[in-house]
Amino acid sequence: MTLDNKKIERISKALGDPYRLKIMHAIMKMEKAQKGTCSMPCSNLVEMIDLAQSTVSHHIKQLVDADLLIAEKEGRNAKYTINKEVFNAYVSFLQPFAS
Amino acid sequence: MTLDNKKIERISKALGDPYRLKIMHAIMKMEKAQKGTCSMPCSNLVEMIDLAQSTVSHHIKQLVDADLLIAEKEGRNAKYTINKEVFNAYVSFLQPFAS
DNA sequence: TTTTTAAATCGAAATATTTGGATGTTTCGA
DNA sequence: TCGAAACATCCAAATATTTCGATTTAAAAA
Repeated sequence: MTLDNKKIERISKALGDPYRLKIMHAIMKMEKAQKGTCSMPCSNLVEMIDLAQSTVSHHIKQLVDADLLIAEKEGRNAKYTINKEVFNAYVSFLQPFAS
Repeated sequence: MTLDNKKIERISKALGDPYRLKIMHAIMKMEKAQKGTCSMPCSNLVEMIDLAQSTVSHHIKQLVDADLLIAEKEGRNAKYTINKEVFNAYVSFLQPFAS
């Protein structure tokens, strides 16, 4: 999987905010803890993050738009999982700069 | 080398702009072509990028502030080199999300 | 059915970033 | 020494992002 420039830009921008990094970390830790597929409802994140619900929703949207998170609906909850494939591709993009 | 959250944020933000990505790419290619230490004067970048000189300077400043580029003065030219160590640390930060 | 809950969307204000012109600083060359 | 060249810095305008309250949508619960 190769990411075009626009995608790289979006991903980088999405990771360039403290709240969005916090969200990603929370979901990642959750996934590591309970191995296998895992659900992270928005409400948990809102509780954790001390921003208005609409603001958290907006941040999540940017992470989803960047394909860093995969969103699914589960009843009236939202479920987010980390898109490892995209992270892998992003790391591959960065690799040439690191070596 | 470990990067704190603020640094991760800065780096991500610095990479979240098309012109700055272009600058990084140009310098990276330059370094790969002529192996060993290499110089990339600002004037080349200005020519390449079709933005005002002050704007290019501003973009470079952000890359330097994020420690993605190391700046040195060489006479009246500026010389920029990629900070591989920081890229490596950034990749290390991302790794847990990719696997 | 009506109410409640979870989350997305809208609209507007506050804040931050991007951009270029003008100017300043340093260095090289004439 | 003087002028030009290479960058950096300052300022203000244009643009984008962040934030929240209010509203909307959809699903579960009463």
